[in-house]
Amino acid sequence: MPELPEVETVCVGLAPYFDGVRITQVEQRRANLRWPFPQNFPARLRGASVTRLSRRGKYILAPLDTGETLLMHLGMSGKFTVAAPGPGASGHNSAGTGPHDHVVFHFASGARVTFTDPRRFGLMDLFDSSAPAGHRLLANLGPEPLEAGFDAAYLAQAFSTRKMPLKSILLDQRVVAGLGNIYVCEVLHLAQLSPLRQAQTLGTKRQAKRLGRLVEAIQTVLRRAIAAGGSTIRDFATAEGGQGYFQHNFAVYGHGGEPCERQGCKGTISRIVQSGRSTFFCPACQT
DNA sequence: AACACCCCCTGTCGGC
DNA sequence: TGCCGACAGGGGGTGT
Repeated sequence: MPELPEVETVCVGLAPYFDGVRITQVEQRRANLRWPFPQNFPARLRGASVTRLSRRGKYILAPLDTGETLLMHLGMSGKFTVAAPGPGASGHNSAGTGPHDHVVFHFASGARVTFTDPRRFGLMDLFDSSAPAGHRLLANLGPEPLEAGFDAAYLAQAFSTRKMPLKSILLDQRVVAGLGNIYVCEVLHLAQLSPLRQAQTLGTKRQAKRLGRLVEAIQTVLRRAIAAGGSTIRDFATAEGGQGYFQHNFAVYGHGGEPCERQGCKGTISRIVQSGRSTFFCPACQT
């Protein structure tokens, strides 16, 4: 499920358990997730401390004091669960024993963090922190949508020659990092733009206003979702990491056949398929 | 360069 | 109840 807001929530939730705490042991239960784990994965983590957990697009980065950085991606179904030490559950619960619990990090604090991923589209890798280009999977990522530099002028340039539909181009992580299927649908609805519209039809000076609206919609949708995720963080140690992702209120995603909730709009939400993935939108108010 | 497909894998849900 | 296909939030790789 994880798109930028969920990954951000997970990252913020995990930081207290990772940052500055020594990793005492890593259990790696299988040889691969999406790709093979790096050679000697547990040994390269054992004894290391994470400097500061961070996020880039949908990736979680854990720079270590060994000179390497741990790169993690949740794929479609990846989750982290924390078993914190304490009077109650310390070391005596069932965390880390499920069939899809692939990695368990043990910390000097006594906390354990388990990575669970039934579909195994997630990944973990290690790379040299001093490598100029970083990891190859990070090298071509587009700008962070909530940081400076992501604006109408940038999108105008990125869209100018592209015939792809808006839905597809916004899913392209090289154009902007972190949007996924759900939030692109939500963004386009808020911006009143059709997912079918060709990107280049917005990539002109004349369309600057629409592009501004799109940038604003992206930032609004992401900020709202992060705020909603943040409210579940206090349960992070006891609940499934990211439990409640689907409790967000989506205006269009998963609402095919229902009336459009935009004030004054009498349209009905449609579900179509674009590049093999569901798109939900209102044909009446999104043009 | 810019697409359209295909694949990876498991779980869940709706229809018959 | 059981079976089967469709579908699920990601993204890399290949072929046109």
